[in-house]
Amino acid sequence: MLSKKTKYGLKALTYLARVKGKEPVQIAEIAKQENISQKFLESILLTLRRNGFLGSKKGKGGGYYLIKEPHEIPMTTVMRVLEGPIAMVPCVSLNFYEKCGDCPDEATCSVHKLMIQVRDSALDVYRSNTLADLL
Amino acid sequence: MLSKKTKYGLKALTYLARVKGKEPVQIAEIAKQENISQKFLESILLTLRRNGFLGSKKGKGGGYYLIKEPHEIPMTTVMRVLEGPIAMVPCVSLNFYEKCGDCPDEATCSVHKLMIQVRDSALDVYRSNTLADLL
DNA sequence: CGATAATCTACTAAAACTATAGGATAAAAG
DNA sequence: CTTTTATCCTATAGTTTTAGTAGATTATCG
Repeated sequence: MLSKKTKYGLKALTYLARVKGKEPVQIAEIAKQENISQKFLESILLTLRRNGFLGSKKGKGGGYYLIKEPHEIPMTTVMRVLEGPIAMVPCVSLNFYEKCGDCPDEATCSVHKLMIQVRDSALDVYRSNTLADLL
Repeated sequence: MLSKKTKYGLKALTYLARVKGKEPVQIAEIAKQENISQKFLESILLTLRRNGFLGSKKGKGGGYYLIKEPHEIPMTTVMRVLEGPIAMVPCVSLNFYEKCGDCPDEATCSVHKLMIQVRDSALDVYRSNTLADLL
């Protein structure tokens, strides 16, 4: 399941990408237009800013804005920041690898075998989509 | 993330598939060999039986066994029973479709667009793998 | 200054997941 | 028929994750 955090984050990024120009957009506006709890969205935008996707401006006329062009934002990085590892098990994760507690041998593990394929197919999709492709 | 339930279920199915012949295998044996809590595994095997993957025999010499041949068990059905919908959002699910609460229009929803692709790529993988392919 | 709006920390309610406990039921062996 | 073996079933406890809230703080503009 995709978490609401990711879902809302993607919607917010899309919203900002659709707004032409780099004018800051207020949280309240995004929340209202996309039917998202404002406070929840607040924390999501904060993590997007901390991870280099958004810039913010405080005070009157402030808000959030995209730092890069939409076509420069690949879905792989967005998903990793919002949703975490793309792999469904840590033992097949490229960026968050961890050995399984059970499972003495990855080479012969049936789950491992299957999940490698699932990871690769998901990566294909995320790599071939940037934010611009979602508009 | 893949739930432990699914992971253990897959391991148990694989274990049973590797055992030649249709002799019942005891829960305790599978649990020990695969490092799974026996009681937890018990409930997983029960749902696999209820969904037509396994047969069981009680009493001495009893246990669980595969009802079908491994190559007749596609991963799509296994995953749907153990893990639930393959889609990451209900609004792109084939078997568990549900409209999103937010999101007035699926046709223009950026998340929808992306998740359709992810679903299709995952389906490709699960459809092209049967239990026999994991051995 | 005063109004506006983002920032940050901490907290909580609810749901899902993982696992365990304890006994009921059924089959086979002696 | 009794004992042993092993599945069947219900309930529940502990933990983690998710989703959302509260409230004080800080920066900016006019």
